[in-house]
Amino acid sequence: MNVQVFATRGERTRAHIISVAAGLFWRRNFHGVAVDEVASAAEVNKATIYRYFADKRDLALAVVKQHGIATLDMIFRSKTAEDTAPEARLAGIYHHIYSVHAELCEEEGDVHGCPIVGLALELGQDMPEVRVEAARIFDAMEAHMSEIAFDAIAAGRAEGDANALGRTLTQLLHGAFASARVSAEPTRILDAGRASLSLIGYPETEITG
Amino acid sequence: MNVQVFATRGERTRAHIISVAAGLFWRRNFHGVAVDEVASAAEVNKATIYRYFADKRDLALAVVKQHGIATLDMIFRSKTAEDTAPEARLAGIYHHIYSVHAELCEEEGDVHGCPIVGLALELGQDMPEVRVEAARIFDAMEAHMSEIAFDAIAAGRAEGDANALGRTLTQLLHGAFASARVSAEPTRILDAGRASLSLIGYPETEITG
Amino acid sequence: MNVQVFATRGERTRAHIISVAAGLFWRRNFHGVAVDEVASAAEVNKATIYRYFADKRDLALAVVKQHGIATLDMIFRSKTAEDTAPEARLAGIYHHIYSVHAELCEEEGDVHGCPIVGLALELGQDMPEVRVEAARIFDAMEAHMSEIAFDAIAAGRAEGDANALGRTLTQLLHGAFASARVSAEPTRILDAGRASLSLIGYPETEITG
Amino acid sequence: MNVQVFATRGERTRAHIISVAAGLFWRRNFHGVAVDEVASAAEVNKATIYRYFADKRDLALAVVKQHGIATLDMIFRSKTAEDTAPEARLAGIYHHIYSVHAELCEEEGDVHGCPIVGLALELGQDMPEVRVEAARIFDAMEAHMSEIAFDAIAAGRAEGDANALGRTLTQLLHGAFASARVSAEPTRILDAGRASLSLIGYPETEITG
DNA sequence: GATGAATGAGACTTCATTCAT
DNA sequence: GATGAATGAAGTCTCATTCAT
Repeated sequence: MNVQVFATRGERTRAHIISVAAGLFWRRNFHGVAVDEVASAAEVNKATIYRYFADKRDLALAVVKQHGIATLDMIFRSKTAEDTAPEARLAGIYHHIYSVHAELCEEEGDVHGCPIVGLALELGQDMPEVRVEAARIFDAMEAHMSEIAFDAIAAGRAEGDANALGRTLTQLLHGAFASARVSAEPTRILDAGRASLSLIGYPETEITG
Repeated sequence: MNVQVFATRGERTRAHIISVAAGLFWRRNFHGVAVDEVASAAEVNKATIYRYFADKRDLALAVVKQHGIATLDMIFRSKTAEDTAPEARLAGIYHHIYSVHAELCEEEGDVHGCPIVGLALELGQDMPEVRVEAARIFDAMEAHMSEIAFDAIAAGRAEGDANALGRTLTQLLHGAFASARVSAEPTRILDAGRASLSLIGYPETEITG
Repeated sequence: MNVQVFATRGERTRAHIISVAAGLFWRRNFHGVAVDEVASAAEVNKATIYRYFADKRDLALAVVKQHGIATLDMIFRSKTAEDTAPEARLAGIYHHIYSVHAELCEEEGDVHGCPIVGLALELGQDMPEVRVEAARIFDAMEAHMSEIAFDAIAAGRAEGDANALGRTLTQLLHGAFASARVSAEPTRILDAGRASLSLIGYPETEITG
Repeated sequence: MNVQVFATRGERTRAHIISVAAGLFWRRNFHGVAVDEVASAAEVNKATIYRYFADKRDLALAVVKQHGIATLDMIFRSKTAEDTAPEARLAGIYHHIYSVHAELCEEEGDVHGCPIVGLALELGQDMPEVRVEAARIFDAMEAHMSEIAFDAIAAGRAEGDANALGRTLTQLLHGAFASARVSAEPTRILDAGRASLSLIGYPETEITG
């Protein structure tokens, strides 16, 4: 399903570079990472990067494209398949996000927020493509959230428009990213998670692994 | 009240540079703006900027400090004095934010989001001071939002913890900024505004000037 | 004799600036000292410096002129009047120079060498005037040294041409400055002093206060 | 023997830059030469310089390191192998130094002195490494001079401590550099050479090619 | 006349990017 | 095809110096 098998060595190299760049851009922003660093972190020659990507910006776009979808899958698919209950899915999402951020915050002392939106905020003004790609991912998240909202409404826990509620849930999640990043407190993510659970009518559900 | 009169010429120059830089950083990001551009936009010599600020980054910090407070005041004080009703205050905030963004979006085709958080996200990793300053402003917003929440609870429209609700309202606002910026649709701000009004128990209130 | 009494306040200010600049240039080189620093060290406004000196370089020239002579006097006149014996005069010179350098080296960890020659080496290429002025001082030193050499020859301790010997003594002194500065060991000055005393036929004379 | 063959292109470029920079720094001082000038004189891009050297100062350090040794070799090794007589070696050294300075003085009207000490005096305060490196070279010169002194003593021409005499000879040489530079008269070097020959007991030896 | 404020020119340095081997 | 070397275009910053008050 979400597994890509790369036939050629070139494709593997390309994916590897994207993956390394994604990590670096996430941690230290697009402008904070030099192409040299990407090259040495990926253990390829700098010219190799330019063989696969026209630009540093083109690399960023590739990051947004490939890792955006991958991240989404990781977050949303993790619990979806098994748990059908909407509150469990929502709690799972927040649990996952919180875990990742809390761990990284312990290691590096910083909260990094949503990698895709981060890049989009930094590059969106110059690169409409990045912004559009990020918007696409944003919309996918909203769709997932709307499903959760729909199920919660169906379960009689919430009322109103599932799509509107889905959008609110999504915005709240992104607000949580911003809030956690600015305050350097990953627990802000949990706050948003709890508020989200309340919003879909499950105030009592806890966010735990 | 919120008016500062600068005695010396230096103070005026300094404030002017900050103001110009704030606008540029907001529109085109910290890294997208060269110090030369700030200088020529402010109609001062580049060296004058370095007379008042140690660094380009120090200038950004000054922007966050001075304009953070100023922006807060503009947004939150605007309706506070006259309207005591919480829903009016909240609607006023969103109306104001939406107006600014919609207008700028028409002019420039882009949504810029929260200027302070934008800078904090871009510089926070390197400059803890910027992050801390932004967090302070974030907290101030939360305090305002919590007051609104408190009044709504007191009015019997909402229930629960005013502080938690205030945090949620704040996060939702910042999620709205991110959402609007990524999608380039200022109306996302209105969506968050409507959701916020619902959260404090005034779903029927409209956001209008 | 060597005392200048300044009638006007302007002359005092000018002399004060020169004096402060001399100390700074000596310690940290011409290019290592900004005009701002001279101003604040002299406790005058920077524009005041430009009232008295056309240039930073003009200031350096003034330093060479005024302090060159003053330093010479300090070094050579100190023991001349009283002690007529040439070895005592030579020992006195070296004692004085060594004391100053040893003390400053203890305080600041660096040996500064001859202030005049230092400026001349740094500026001579661009500013013939500085070089010429320094050469004049150099010659004055040589004249003093030649007198010492002459007396030593007259006393039957040395032989040969007094002027040639005077030149050698002078060069040795300046070699001592270079040597001490590069090695950061003020005692190199004493080495040169002992060699000089040997050269004029007084190897047994010690350099003490 | 003293020839270095550089395997890689990078090593050649690096050595070339150092060589060009050495000449420029010697002629016009560290602060008198812009990195742009080094780049254009070396016919490389400025960024290439920064590929090999962290700093302009780091370049100066490299100059001191590489050219210090090279210069020493040129000066001291030139006559050592063939002529065993100490006075011939000393005369050879002075002849060589004088020739270089006299020629350059004719061409450019200035005497440049010792390139290593020049840099050390200009940078020593800020860069202990440069000073230390220069001191090392100074010591190497002293060692050579001490050998000459030792041989002269062994030949019965001079007496006393060979090391002390070596130090005096070295200081005299550096005094000659200073003297020649300040007076812009290369013949001052010859004066020191003659005095040095006297000091080791060969007053009749002439300094000629 | 003295001072804080402002300037212009140029310094150093760092990128992203391309060229030869 | 991959790699070390080289480049050009900015970018940030620091001077010495001059202008208004």
